Amino acid sequence: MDGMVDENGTVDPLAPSPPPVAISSVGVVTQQQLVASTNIVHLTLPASNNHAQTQVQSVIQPNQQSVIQTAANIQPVLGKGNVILVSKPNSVIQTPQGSLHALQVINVVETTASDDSYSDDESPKKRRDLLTRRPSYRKILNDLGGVIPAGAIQISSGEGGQSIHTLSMTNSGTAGAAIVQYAQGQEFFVPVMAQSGNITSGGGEDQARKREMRLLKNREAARECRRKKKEYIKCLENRVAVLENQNKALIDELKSLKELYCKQKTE
DNA sequence: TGCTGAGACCGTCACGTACA
DNA sequence: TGTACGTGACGGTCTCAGCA
Repeated sequence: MDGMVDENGTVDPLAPSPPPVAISSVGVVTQQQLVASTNIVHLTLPASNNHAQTQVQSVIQPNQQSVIQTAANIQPVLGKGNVILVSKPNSVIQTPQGSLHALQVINVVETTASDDSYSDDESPKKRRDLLTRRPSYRKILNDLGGVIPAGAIQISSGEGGQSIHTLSMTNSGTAGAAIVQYAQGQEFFVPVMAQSGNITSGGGEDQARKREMRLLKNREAARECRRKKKEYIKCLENRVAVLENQNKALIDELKSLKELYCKQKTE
């Protein structure tokens, strides 16, 4: 599953695919490393590079997706919604004196879906659309073709087929509903069609069956919705932690630079 | 050991939205 | 316009820690 990768290496399933990173076209970057098809980008500027090219203009930009802007305007290259984590001892801030030669960007983190700093033209509706949608229960049923053969079924639901759930029918082939069981122990009912393909005819019974189906689907939907919500909250919490660390690092750096400045001033 | 409050989880309902 | 879906709200149940 592609998407946001936080500092712990966990993936944000809510984030959409990262924009293409065309770093090689940027003059200031002479070395690039894309890590394992995720959107972790490792950039290292050579020590001999002229530091003036990457002079940071502003670190925290309100209403800007990228927290770091450079004179070379890296932001559009990295794409909207990036948070760049910078690890010590390499500096975010380059001093005019050039005391800090290398800028090392450890992580480029996609935060699009969990980003609460959207521009005004992005409605909550669009935000919701950015949430990755698991195939609906209906689609799962359709994919199963309405007829579920006895025995185990494997459904690839992960990115690139990474996670494969094994399903096993506990009473398939019998009349009525079959219980499909996830390998992890979750289970749900799948209504089995009558041989004619219709569920049953008959007014009240049909209504009741429809209602049952609706409740079943809604139950699944609610479960899925809660799962997404939990992931979303987790991503937000991760992001808070990342930004707090970043803030702390910047404060420390500012402090040291101030000290350096005062020291030079007194000499 | 029984009671209780908090938190997590779940099912259901209602409502808004997208889509055919 | 009907239908399906996603999600907030609400109430019920269960678990667990703290306490008398």
